[in-house]
Amino acid sequence: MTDDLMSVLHSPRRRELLRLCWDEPCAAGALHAAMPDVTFGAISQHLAALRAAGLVDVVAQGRNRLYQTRRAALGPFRRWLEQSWDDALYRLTLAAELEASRRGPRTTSRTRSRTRRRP
Amino acid sequence: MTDDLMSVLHSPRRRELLRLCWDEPCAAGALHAAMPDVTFGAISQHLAALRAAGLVDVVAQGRNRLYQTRRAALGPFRRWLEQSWDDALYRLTLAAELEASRRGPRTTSRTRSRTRRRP
DNA sequence: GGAATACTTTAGTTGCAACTAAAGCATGAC
DNA sequence: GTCATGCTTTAGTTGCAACTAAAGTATTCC
Repeated sequence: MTDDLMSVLHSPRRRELLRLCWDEPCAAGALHAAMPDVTFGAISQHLAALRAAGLVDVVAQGRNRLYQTRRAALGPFRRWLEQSWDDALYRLTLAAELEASRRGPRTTSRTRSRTRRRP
Repeated sequence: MTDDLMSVLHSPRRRELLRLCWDEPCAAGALHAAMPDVTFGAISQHLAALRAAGLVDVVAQGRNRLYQTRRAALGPFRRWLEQSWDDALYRLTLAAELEASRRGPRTTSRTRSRTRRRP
């Protein structure tokens, strides 16, 4: 699960695509226009990978296909990070930030076994 | 920065290595013993990559070299996730968890430009 | 119907990352 | 000193992921 997500998110190109359609649906052509150093085909293939991983939603609209990032799908990825993490300190700082945000706008802050040794 | 981290963390093998020396320093040989399906050389190469990315600390101890995960180094990675995230809902659930933990143990188209179309 | 647009899919290439095997380099024991 | 151990580095191979080019599909407009 996380492995799949990782291998998809590994590509800077795909992360960029996710970023581009993060806030609003975006046509494949528009996404391509934003990264003109590759062919349309390449973009379409990346979008297919994101689709397969469930990281984007697609809706057809006329001749266009509108892509949008499914933020919720990044949850397992985030959870992986958190599970393998010493959360104590982080949670405390986050709690502090939450406190602050209630008052005003934030300004963020063995053994041995050598294998495969054949003659 | 995040790109580098991503390309290092992309490998399940390296994530496993990080996990293995998460809580205590661990000799390279011991790490290899935990994943005997690859050669010692391969492990050493992965450890070199983790070292280069600053994700592990190493100390020599006699003939051994002890590796330990630098959890703090995963910070930027985590921050990337958070920055590109709709945090509102997440923060609310986290706040709820914090509340609960105070009471008892948790159970927790625009333009078009097809390029590279040569004759 | 046909032409144009918007996108996807397929086939083929290329570069890189993970690996093996083997040599190299320290350190400790003798 | 020599030998063994523990690890790293180098050289070479192999498989895969990102890409291009081109063909294919679907929709709209005339």
